[in-house]
Amino acid sequence: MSSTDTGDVPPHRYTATLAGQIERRWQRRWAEQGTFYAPNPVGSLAPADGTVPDDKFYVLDMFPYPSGTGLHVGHPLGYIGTDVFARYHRMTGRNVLHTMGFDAFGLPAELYAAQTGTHPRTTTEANIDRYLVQIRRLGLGHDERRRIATTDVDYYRWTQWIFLKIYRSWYDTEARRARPISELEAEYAAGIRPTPDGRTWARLTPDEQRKIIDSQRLVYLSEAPVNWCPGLGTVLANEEVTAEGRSDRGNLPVFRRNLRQWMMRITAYADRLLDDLDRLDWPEKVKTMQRNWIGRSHGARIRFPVGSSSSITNPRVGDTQTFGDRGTPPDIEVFTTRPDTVFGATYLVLAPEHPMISEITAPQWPAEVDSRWTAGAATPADAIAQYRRAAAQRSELERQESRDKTGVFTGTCAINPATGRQIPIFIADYVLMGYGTGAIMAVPGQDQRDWDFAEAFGLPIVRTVAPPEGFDGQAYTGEGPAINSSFLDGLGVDEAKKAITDWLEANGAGEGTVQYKLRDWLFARQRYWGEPFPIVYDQAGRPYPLPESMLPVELPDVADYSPTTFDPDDADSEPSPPLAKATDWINVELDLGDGLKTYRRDANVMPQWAGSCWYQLRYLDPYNSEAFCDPINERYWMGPRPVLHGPDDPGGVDLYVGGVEHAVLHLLYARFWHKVLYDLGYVSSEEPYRRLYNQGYIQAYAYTDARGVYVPAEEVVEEPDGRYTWRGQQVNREYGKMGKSLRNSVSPDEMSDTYGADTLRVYEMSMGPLDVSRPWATKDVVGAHRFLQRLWRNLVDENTGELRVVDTELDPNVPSDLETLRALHRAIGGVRDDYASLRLNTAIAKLIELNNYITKTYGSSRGTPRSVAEPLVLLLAPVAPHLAEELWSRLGHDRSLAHGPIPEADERYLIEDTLEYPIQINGKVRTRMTVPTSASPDEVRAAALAQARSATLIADKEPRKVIVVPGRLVNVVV
RNA sequence: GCCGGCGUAGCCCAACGGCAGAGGCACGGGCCUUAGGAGCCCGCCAGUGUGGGUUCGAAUCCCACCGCCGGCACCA
Repeated sequence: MSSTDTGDVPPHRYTATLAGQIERRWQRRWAEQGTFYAPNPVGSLAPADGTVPDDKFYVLDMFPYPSGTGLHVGHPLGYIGTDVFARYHRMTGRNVLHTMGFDAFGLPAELYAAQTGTHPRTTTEANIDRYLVQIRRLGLGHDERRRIATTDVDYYRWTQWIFLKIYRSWYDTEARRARPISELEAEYAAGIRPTPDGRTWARLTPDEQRKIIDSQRLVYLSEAPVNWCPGLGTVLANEEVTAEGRSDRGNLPVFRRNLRQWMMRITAYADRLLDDLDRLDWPEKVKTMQRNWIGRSHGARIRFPVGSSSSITNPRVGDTQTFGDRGTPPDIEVFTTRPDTVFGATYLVLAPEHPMISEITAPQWPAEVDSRWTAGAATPADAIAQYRRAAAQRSELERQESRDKTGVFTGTCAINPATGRQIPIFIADYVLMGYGTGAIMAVPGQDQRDWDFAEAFGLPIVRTVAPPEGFDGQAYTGEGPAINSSFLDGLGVDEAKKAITDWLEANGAGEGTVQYKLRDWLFARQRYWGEPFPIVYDQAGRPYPLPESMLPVELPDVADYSPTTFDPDDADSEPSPPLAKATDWINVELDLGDGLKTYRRDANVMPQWAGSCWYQLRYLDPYNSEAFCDPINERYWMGPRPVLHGPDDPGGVDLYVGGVEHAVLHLLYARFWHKVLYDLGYVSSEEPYRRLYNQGYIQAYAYTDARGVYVPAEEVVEEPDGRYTWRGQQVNREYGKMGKSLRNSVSPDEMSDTYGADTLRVYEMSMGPLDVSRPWATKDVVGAHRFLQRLWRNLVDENTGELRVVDTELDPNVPSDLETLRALHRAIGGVRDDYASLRLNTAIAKLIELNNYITKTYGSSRGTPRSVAEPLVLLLAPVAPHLAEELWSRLGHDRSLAHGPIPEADERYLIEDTLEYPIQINGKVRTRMTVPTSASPDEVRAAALAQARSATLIADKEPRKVIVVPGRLVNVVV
């Protein structure tokens, strides 16, 4: 019993209690009748006669993590939006697939397990149940048969299966697609593809063959530097590390460490992931974020031969401190996007971690070395060691706070291949090892960072692009003719780039290249609650993929769920995953084709992103035990539809709704997996998500007292002077997220208790456009409730419960009936348009408008005409489905309205007989007139002038100009 | 610092370059009521962040600035 029901209300009023009864009744009926079951073309979800409508629609919400804390009203915003959209399309007769499962692996359940000893599965399943209770109460039309969780053994079996497919593939750069590794082996064996050293395949030892193959797999073991987070006890992907160099979960320090880890070769797909963005109907913002993350830049690699050490101010060729005693001087390779400026490269800079530093460091400082270059050290080696130590101690944050350029001279020079001049080599932390080659040619004339460094270290600055007249800046990065650049002089930037690249290639000094910021995906985590790797190692530590017949590899029970975590600042600690402690599971006897042998299982688990890379495919065929998804079902729901979406249509789900926070991580990984599956022929779509829509967030005010402690937001009052107080004390208002800890959380359950789920749905959808964030206002919810209550009252007598509907037909020849028909058909057209283009807020406004018209016109009469009541109920159904079903049923229909009908607007009633034109004089509305709709522009013009004259707005002479906008207005210019 | 988005009534939001208002909240008045109300009816409120420009006409298009939000940030 809720507060709306206190007092003397009519027995059949639409109150929260009645809404609750109606909602429970219809939710039960939908479940019993399988109302939202969407048939598949084939398999266990196919109808008996095997026919499905060709017109299908696949609506998808981003995979939720079943949090233990319960939902607040912000969570279901997108779910309600997709449900309204899905219900609208279902009513138009489409086969609509809409369901929701759970991305249920992850840290919270594991941390809880570590604290309490409760198995993560127990926690996870309890959380899923709780989540389902909450979302089912909202009346979301999900196909319940298709619910899955990534933690289901039957699901992660297929996650492991896909992993193995990726593992057993390589990227053929010629064909620009992934191919099975067996084809690579066959090409080597047949001699079509030469081996690296030219020997025939058969002459190589098995280990040599294996090394060549393994180095080309899309999944590989790498010794490269990884992001090690001691506080979490695990390594992290680049995408999971913030710009400040901390973990995005927990904000703990992350260190670069060389560790042997599984990587996925997402970089092989960099070009396609980038180029195919153009084929997607996604928000530009998200596309831009992915483009930036992939970070493709065209440029050149240029090799600078290391020459003698020397003072740049006093070069002495043949100096004794050369490489003569240490063998051939190596080349330093740099990456640049501006090879055209190479004549202005006056020094080189290596990242402090660059592997060649020790090799090239000179034993002594050259004579007359600039004191700014040595950092006061006795030798270059000392200076470098000192600099590296300092650099390692500075946090990423500190490095970013001060952009002052620091660095030290290596004592060695290189030769600019373009000018032939010697230029000094520095190390400096403004050059990053992780990008390009970890070395740059510094061109202060055209790069501000290099300019700053050159000024700090007294290095020469040579402009090689002429700045425009009057340019008073420092480095000039714009367009202009080349200068001081020998044969490039006079060329524009693009021409010069091309010319110098040709020259570099001809002279063996470099070549044009493409560079990406995207790194391969670190795919292993040293955690418990994730998918185990279907990989074992032999005694020699060589990895073997398990055959598909040995899947799934199930997670073992362990005594202790947590990885060994460390002092968050202990950079030298080593990962120790929890599965390594499950010795019975880790050590296994298997026959992998050459007899029973002992192997060790891989103790890592997959990152949480793995499960969400392909869930949209499993929804399509959740019970299939032969394949992750039948290709026929995939083609039906997700295949390209060029007739509908154009010749470049990559396919994918028809609408994918979620927050913008997954712009890079999940959306990039899922696209990558999908493309691999496409290349290998398992799916017909080239992209998983054809259209993406970012919903906004529901935000909320939070209040803190003088101590900074949050106080319950619902108890805060606004004073007449604009201050906010809580129990008499002034509090400070802040605006942001809704959350339990901020004490401003409102749950969907309490809203359903107070008003009903339909009211909550209508309110959330009417607050504003779906993609805009907006503040929650509990006090506004009543408006949505009043609307439903009025609508109910227009159809049902509140005192008797009898239907208040009359069956007399509306007569277009009766003016009042005609007015009703016009109001109705205007609403039908407008509401349908709005639903179809996801303008749910204006759709609701138009429904309210129609309902207000009905209230005014029929509120005190015998009843509402059926021919108005029925379309109103049908149009309401997507947003307030329970109420609409109840009314539809009371109107005498025994079938659910979930599959239609949907009212059609009749053109006849969208045209008026007469139109009112505003008449503007010089752009300002001065008067109005009414003319027949059929009036020609000339007649409208004449009528307007007559009207303006009679109102003495204009004189008798002809105005300068008269603009007639048919159907809109007339503007008279005098 | 760079890039993007957004500024309309006290609040949330509408408005193909064409009458600034569809809808809701709040507020005021009235009705119903012993009373209260989240019931019913009626009403009030801005000229669109600021300054320019284009146009017969600008919330809408262009430029600059201000404010808020988001993304990126030594990526060579």
